[in-house]
Amino acid sequence: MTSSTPTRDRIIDAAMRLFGENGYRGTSVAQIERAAGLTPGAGGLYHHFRTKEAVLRAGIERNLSRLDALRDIRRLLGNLGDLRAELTLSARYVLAELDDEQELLRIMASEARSRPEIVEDAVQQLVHTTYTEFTAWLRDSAGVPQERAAAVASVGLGALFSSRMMSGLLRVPSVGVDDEIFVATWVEMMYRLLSPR
Amino acid sequence: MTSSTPTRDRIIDAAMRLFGENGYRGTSVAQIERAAGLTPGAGGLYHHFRTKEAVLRAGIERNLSRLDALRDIRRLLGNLGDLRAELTLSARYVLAELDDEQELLRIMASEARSRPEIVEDAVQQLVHTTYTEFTAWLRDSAGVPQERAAAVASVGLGALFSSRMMSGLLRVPSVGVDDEIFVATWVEMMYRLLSPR
Amino acid sequence: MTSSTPTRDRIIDAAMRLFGENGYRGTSVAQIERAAGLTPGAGGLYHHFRTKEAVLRAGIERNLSRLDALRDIRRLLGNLGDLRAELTLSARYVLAELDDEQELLRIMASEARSRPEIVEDAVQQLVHTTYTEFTAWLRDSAGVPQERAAAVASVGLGALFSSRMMSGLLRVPSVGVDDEIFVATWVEMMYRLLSPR
Amino acid sequence: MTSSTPTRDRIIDAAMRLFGENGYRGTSVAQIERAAGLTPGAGGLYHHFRTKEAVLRAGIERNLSRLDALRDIRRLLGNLGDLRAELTLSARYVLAELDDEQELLRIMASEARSRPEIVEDAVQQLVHTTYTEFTAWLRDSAGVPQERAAAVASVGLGALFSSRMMSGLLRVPSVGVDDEIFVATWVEMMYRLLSPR
DNA sequence: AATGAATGAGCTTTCATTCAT
DNA sequence: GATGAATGAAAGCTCATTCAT
Repeated sequence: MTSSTPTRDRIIDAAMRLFGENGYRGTSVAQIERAAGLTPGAGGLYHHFRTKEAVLRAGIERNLSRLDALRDIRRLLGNLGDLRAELTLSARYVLAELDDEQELLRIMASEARSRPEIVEDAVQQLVHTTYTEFTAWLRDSAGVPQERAAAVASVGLGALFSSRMMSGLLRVPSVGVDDEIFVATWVEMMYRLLSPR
Repeated sequence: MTSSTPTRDRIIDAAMRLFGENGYRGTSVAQIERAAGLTPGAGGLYHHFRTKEAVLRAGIERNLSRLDALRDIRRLLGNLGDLRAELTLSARYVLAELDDEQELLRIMASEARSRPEIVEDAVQQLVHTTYTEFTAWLRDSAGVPQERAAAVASVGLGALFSSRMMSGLLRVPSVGVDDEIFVATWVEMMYRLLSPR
Repeated sequence: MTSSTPTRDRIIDAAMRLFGENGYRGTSVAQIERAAGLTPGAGGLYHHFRTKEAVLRAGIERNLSRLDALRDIRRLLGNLGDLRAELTLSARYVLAELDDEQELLRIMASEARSRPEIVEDAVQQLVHTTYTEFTAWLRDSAGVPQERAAAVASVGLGALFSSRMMSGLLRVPSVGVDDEIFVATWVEMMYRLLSPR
Repeated sequence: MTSSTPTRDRIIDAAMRLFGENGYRGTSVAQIERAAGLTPGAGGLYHHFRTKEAVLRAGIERNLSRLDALRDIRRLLGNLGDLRAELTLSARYVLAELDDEQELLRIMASEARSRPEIVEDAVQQLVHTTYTEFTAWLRDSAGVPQERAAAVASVGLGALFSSRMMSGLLRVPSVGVDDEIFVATWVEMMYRLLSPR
């Protein structure tokens, strides 16, 4: 239950936006302070966080809780009985989740090598959880045997992740394919892969 | 035609390795000099490059030429007449290419936002070229209609890219699926998607 | 007549202890507040003192008054008629006084150069008074001619001061000589020096 | 064999003077740089020392080597055969040594509590060595039994140290006694203390 | 009387870059 | 071509002090 004051929140907001835009190292404490409405360079940030890194940690945590909340809601939505419809929903869910967390994704990618401890947990929750859940769904709802489910999840989710990583990390503006068509193609692909024969 | 001396090359080697490990900002000119066998902090690097950024530019360029050369060789390998075999080869090519360019991929991901001008070209060559070629192959060799080919390429290559971005950018140790099985699943998926009905 | 409230006193106590331990500059207002039971960094100290330096001044003053009171009591103790006994008593008095004021001594030593105005008075009272009194005693009770008394006091008290300055200022653990023996030697030395021939 | 360049030496000179005047904490790196002829705040100091503390360490070491050299010379001066003359010489030696090392003495006193590791060695050499040598001299040349020698050294050297600590540390301008007379009194005192009866 | 929050000024340290040798 | 030395600028962080509540 991390304490939450208006200024503290504004600092996290500003910091995460700037970290996403310019990277952690590329963002100075003074910049964060300015963006949070404090006097830049006066160290006002340090009344709310012990170090700059603590801001990053708090920001990642906050994003992850938001993600958790999101997932809880999604879990409520039950089965539709129709494989195509459920694949379409899954694809949209995952893409929406990634769109929400572009900022986090970018920060994770640029800081993964310099601050592994911090990022590890975030990756675990953002990536692994999605894989695990999708694998379980493949097994339980689509009747894919466990050993195959992992491989199918890896290929299937990989395609979805990739689409957002391209634009989010590498700034490749989508890859020229419309989202609707992309999802439709993905669903078709998964559907055929999961169908017998 | 940038001149190439042993020291200059050693500087690029050292710089690209360090940029990949610690990021551009996380690597000091002194570190590069030390790793290149020069006296750290003495500014020897500046006899070969005007700025630190010029080293990055030169490094990216060198990696891209290497990539070009690679692609030329690959183009020589003709058709096999068997769709499954050709899909398998394609997958392995793309993965190998990405494995070769992990360093570049990492640098591009962490610098894409702060240095878009430099990275743009690299992305174009590393990503777009692959997409374009694969789309053309889908159209010409697998008989996929142009409008569909782009979407299929996006999904198909996405899955491959994702597998390497996970480990390369996010440090997710593969996602637990063996490479052989991953490729086999991908081939199966593409094969079914490309087969009529 | 500086007003005295419980909090004010707690601040002085805490401050003098911390000043003695870490030096004036090495002690932050926040540390003093924390040690005094106030919220660190909230500036509660400033309801009792105008500046950090005012705390130091008040602390030194308070220690000096305590010293004055001590001396008044000591003055009541009259002559013993025996030179050796009186020398022994004198030595013990001076050493006890210095032991009481180790904190003050340390602060004075570390701040003497940066804050001469404040320290001057304290030194005057702690050192000069002792010298003056001892010189007077030498003259009046031990029959030493005035001009010689000053030199004898300087040598004699110097030895005593030194013993406490070593441990108090330089952290030399005594200099390996037991206090009892040290006093006995000092008394013997003074006795012989004061005896005719 | 610590490397020695003109700038490096100037930095140590400037730093030790400033440390002595304003204390370690009271001296900023920029001040040292300015006093050493470098641009203040440009960090030129860091081309010669890794940290500010390293400057202090180097400075203390340099002073101690100077002291060592001094002591070696003194050791050459043999016996005079006359106790009074030798006592006078000893007193003057010790006082001269302390006068030379006022700076070191001040730094040691103000930093003893905050950087004990660094100061310990210096104290050992400046204080203990003097005590040990004087004790040995008392035993060997003045014929004082070992157990008594330590106590006599403690009292005798204490008086000398005190005289310089007063002016050096507490800024008490001598204590009003002329140096000649002080030494004469000290010699008389030691002479009587060492004479039989 | 006490606190949460803020600020101006300062600190030590890092670093890309320049230049005389 | 390489080096030792220097520098301007900026970084992260600390701190004495103020003030509205």
